[in-house]
Amino acid sequence: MVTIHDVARLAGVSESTVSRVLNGNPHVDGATREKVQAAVAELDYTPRSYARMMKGKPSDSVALIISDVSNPFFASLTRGVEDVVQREGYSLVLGNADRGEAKQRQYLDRILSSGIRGMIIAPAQNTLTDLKRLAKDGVSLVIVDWRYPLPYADNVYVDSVDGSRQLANHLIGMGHRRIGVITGPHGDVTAEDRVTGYRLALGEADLSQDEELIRFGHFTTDSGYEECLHLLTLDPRPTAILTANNRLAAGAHHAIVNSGLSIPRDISLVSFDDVPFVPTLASDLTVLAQPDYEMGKVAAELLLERMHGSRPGKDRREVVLPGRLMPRASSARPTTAADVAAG
Amino acid sequence: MVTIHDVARLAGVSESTVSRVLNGNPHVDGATREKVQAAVAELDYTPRSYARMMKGKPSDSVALIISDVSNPFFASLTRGVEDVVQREGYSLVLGNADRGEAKQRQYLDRILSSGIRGMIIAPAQNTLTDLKRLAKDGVSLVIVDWRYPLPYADNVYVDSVDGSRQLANHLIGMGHRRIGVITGPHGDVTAEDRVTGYRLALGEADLSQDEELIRFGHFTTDSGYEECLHLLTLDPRPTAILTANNRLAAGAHHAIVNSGLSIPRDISLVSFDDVPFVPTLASDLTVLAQPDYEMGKVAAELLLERMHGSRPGKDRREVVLPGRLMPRASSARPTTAADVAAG
DNA sequence: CAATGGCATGGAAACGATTTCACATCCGGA
DNA sequence: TCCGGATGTGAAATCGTTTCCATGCCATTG
Repeated sequence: MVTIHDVARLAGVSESTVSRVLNGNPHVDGATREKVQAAVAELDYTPRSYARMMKGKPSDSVALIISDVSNPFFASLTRGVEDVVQREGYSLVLGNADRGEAKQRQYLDRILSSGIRGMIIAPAQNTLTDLKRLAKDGVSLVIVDWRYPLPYADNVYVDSVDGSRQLANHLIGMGHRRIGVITGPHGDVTAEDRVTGYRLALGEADLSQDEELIRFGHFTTDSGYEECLHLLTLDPRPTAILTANNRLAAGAHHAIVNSGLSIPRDISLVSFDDVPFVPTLASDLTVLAQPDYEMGKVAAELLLERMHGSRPGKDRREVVLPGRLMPRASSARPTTAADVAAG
Repeated sequence: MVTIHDVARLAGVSESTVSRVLNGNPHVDGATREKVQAAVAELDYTPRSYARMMKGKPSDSVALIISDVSNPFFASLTRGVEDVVQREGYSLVLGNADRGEAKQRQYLDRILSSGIRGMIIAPAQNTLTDLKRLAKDGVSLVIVDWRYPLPYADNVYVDSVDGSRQLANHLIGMGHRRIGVITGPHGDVTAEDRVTGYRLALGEADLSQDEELIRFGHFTTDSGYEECLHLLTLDPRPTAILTANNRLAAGAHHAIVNSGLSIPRDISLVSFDDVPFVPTLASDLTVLAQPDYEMGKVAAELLLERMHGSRPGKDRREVVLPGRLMPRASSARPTTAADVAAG
């Protein structure tokens, strides 16, 4: 491998001078500069970034830790991040933590040891101390996907309260009065927020709030299936179901179909996340689409701002992006007694 | 930041000894080892990986260069790669090169300067010399997505010839005799291979090969639209169209619908790639699905094998994965004169 | 008991770049 | 003419870690 030494020898100057040329130091004679540049080109020399880091130059990578790139939401977010950071000359280190704390900790350790100075993360639960540690070591942080009030970090997320309110309003507007909700675990900010929006919509429409219609589970397909089965046994059965993410929607869809019911004739189904986890659902499901690419883009911009120190560390930014309701075939007016009589 | 020096001081030993403990060198007394480990834990010390690289230790990152993560095919491939490399203790550096040579070269330069020893790449056109340069510098290479006969690199791809043969056979089996093809540019291996499979299927069925049914364009939605419009003007019009990738399919779909024709009644549409570029298409399009995750997994395994030197550099591996035909609603028996009379 | 060898450990060099410091030269102004 | 400052350059120190080499000790052996 060719080093700065080889370049210096070929150009007939010292290593210091080569370094100066490479770093745009003005105290170099024009002729010397050209000799050095010629030698660099000749030898196809690129400085090793890890050697520069030894002298305190910051890393040229930033990290992105998400739960799963193969989830189209995160794939698009990733692309948004990458477009911005690559434009500014950074490389992107990607980690899929699957919302697991242990796996996430592995990544964080590796980030620390690799000298990376900035990270965007969709964090797992209970990782406050891990994140604090990073922040203490001077790593710039932007948290995405959730509302996550960490004082050292910026935060970009979609308004879950407003989003589920939109979804619920959509159903209420169609005439639904008995709407089931399936969400994530108790204590999960997102899971709770999405219920809050639902309650808000119900309150605004002066509808009664029946607690048995609200099911807390886990953001998984299996959980969506089970909780939905439970909702379907209620009497009277809800005429619509709102799921708090795409996996829950996939499970719920499965449960509804398995129960011999038809969407949207017997029951309407709407969900957060515009994600084709079940291909058959993709084109039909009424969803609240999240601005995925945009979220990555904004997060990356905030991150670089922080890393370049153009904003005091205490100035915490919180960007709340709006979701967009995409009404599709899975939601319709509820079938009323009159309809049944007519049908 | 805490360094090995701090650990040494706290443990009351030399830096050499700390290093030995960290690297599992057996020539360390049990008691000393424990003292060191205690100090490491106490100070929460992690060695800087860039400092170790200075002494010739290999990088703990590998690179993955693809055209676009937000393409679900690549997203899933990425996940496959990441799962394998992370399990083996590596980090993944991701680059989206958009099939652009310039952007790709940027990434390759950065890889070189960062000391990364292994890369998986879905290369842009005309990048042979760039890749050779990497190989010359000792970077292990695995090429994915294409058949790409670079002597220094392993290669994992889906059998395009067989895949398009399957698609064409599917149509022929349904009774289609006049099948249009829209593919990528002349000279593109994949574009050509996908036509080859089509020709093969036609030949095997003793069908005449009409050259005007074969359209070379660019792997873009716009190109799919234009070329499809052209095919629709032919007389007699083809009863089915085979597109060589998902973007072409999206364009062709648009063209067909815009022309007032209906799928599959007036014309069947089948395509390579199981990718919902147009959501409405996702659940209906007959496709040849590529084993995306698997491809990433296999590529990563080959890469690590190479990097760990468990296989001589001259032993080039080529893995050809089979595609899977997914018959769906967009393909059907052609409407015959009899049908028209009946209808 | 002296020589030998293995073992635990520390000191110092080395990796490839940047940066500080020192030195020489040159210029303009007093 | 002499001095101060700017300018161009090289030598040397430095970053954090690994590794080679040297050293001292203890146990074994003849």
